[in-house]
Amino acid sequence: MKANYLDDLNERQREAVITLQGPLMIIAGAGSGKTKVLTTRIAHLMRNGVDAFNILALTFTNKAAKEMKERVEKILGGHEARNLYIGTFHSVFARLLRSDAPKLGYPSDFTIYDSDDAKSVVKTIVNELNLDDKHYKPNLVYNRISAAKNSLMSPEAYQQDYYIQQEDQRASRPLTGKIYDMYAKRCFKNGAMDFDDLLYKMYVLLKSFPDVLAKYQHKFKYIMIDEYQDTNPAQYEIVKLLGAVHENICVVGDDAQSIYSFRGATIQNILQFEKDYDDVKVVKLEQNYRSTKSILNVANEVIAKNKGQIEKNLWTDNAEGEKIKLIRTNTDNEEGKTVADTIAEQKLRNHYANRDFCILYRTNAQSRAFEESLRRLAIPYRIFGGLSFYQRKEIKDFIAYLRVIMNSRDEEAIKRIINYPVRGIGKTTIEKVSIYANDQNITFWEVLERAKEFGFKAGTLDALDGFVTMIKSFRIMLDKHNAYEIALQVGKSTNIVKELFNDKTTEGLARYENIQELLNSIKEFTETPNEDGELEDNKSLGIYLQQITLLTDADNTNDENSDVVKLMTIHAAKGLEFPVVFTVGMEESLFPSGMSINSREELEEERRLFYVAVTRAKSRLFLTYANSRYRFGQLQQNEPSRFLEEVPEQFLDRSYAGGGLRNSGSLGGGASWGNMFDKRKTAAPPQGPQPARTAPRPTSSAVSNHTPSPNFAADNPHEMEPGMDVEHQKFGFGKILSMEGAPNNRIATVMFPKGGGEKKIMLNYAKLMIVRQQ
DNA sequence: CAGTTGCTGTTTTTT
DNA sequence: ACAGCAACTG
Repeated sequence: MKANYLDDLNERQREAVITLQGPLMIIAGAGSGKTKVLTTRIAHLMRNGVDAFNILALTFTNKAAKEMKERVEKILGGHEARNLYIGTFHSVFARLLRSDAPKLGYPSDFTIYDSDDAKSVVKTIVNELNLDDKHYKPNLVYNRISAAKNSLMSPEAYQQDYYIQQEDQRASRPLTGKIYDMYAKRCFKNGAMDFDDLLYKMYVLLKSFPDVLAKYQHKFKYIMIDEYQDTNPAQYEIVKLLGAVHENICVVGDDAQSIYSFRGATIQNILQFEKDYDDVKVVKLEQNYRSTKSILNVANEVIAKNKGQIEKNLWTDNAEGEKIKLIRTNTDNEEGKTVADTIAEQKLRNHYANRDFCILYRTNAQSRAFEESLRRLAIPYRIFGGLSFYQRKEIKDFIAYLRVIMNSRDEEAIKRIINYPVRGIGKTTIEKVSIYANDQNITFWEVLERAKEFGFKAGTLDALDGFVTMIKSFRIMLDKHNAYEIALQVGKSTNIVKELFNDKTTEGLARYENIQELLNSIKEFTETPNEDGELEDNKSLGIYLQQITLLTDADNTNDENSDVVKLMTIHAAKGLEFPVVFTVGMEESLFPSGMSINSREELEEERRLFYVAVTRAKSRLFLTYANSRYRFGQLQQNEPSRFLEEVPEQFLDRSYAGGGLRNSGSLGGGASWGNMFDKRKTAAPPQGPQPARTAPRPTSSAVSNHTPSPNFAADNPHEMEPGMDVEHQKFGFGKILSMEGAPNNRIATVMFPKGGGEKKIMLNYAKLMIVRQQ
């Protein structure tokens, strides 16, 4: 261990680190060295004789957990650090629940449902209750259920709560409580917990089994919570229970950066912390090491507009820096172009690398314009967020097999794969199985196993039997084979891998590669010894499944060092920093979001979001907005964001590529804006006037619709051969590339240059006319 | 059954 | 615009 680790800290930081006993709240302003304090504090605890086994550190993201782990290891050496419990709330609780789940009636190999699985269960139930899913939108209903669990409200309590019932009544969804109840029972029956259950059931476990509670209270003598401002009531209560004996609870957070209330986080947890415990010590980290004075000034001015904050005064010794640059453009496309141009220019002028830039937006949909422009200038970029690897269909399908092997009660997983690849088990059959399962109160799987008793037709019965036999054959492997071996076998005997391999479309290729990547990652998992050095025992399929469900794309930090411009939502940027930040789309109804301008609380959260965006920047910050942009396919005119008006004039530089606060002239105020880029040579050929999206464009149907030749008449499928030029009524002219299928059901692969590329055409149905023989 | 067409609902998102 | 889906049809 480094001997002088305390010397690297400022006075406040040191005070936080050496306060080891009793409740401690660290208010850590943006860029004030929060992670450093947390990790050093852990090291200091151990230095002072605390056993690593007795320390629990909880974070929100895997990424934060990983970073913390690595940094502690750096101070202590990996040897001592490996017994620490550092992880996300969800992963730590999943791990604890694994051993005690049977106490609650769950298998210890319970499945973890991600939100897609959970919504799908909700949907099933809404259908079973014959409710209209226009009213009972699975998404909304699931959010209600999720919120209930995050406030530790049982289905019974939910249905009895007058206020809640009123709300559901008003939303004309009075049966939400009923759905919650059925949902909970269904998950239980399926042997599955959703993300919220990992918290909720943990709480129930601690509450119902005093011996379990005592065990963990004794074990976790020191507890640390990161991002405390984003905790929800469930997390709050669990922490309170776990820490009740020793009260060595250290929470770290910044109320100014609380941006997850839409997911049940309550800022009250941090605002109230002092009242929750006696003798709370509060340490404020107010020195910012990240940003220039200019940037910090803006951040402070903006956040000061919020009410009810913990008082603090963030300051820095850093240089004054440049003013914040405000850029107005006419359209969203032009915004993209201007930002890309500015990046190119800044790279030249200030010798930045690509990785020094980050483009932050409020919504994922905004990324498009920036992608296009960056690509045009050949600037490499990467978008963070969006669909995670594990949410891709082919990945979920494959994993569904593994889930079923592990837990046959997992109905959601069975339904995903029972007819994938196609094995002749259609919608009707699945519905019947569901009904039988509900009627007899047995699991979906049991109905499949005992299909004979339910009088399916012979063909269907064969198909069901085949499926059951196959799954069982995989299950036998569990004893002697690790996750990778089983996964390989699944890929082989289901033909999934082969099928995707033979699919030569672009999507097919991507899917094939994704499956390969999945298999590789499983292999990697089985080959990496875990922290305790165990290899065999811990490399089971069960462990693997629990891990990956809690993993997300945001955790893929492997190419963190690659030299690319980063694009992400402001939410995703929390905790990160970049030399140059563009906060784009600074417009009313976009940012602040139109959904969040109806209450003070919501607006304040948007403002905190803006604060987070501003404080990501180290040396240069650009704010951009467009007079008009396409949203939902509609051209929309937006006023500049009210947040721009909250930035005092003296901190702004409007000269940069134009910029004026108001939409003065309708078309950008003449020659003053955007011109500096037009005069410069860019890597791309000059675009000329931006191809206005307002200009009449050919409608999409006109592009893809081909007008058939007057003499069009379908030719006999049997006469078609590869190499022929053909005409299709809709796709236009094309060339037959190959031919497959049974003689009486021939399928041609045809390349239509103007009709969307390669298509598979079933000749019995779609009609082709031969234009020219080979 | 599978491919096509038409309709809907579109913040933020970790786990 | 666009994706994800339910209903339709060859």
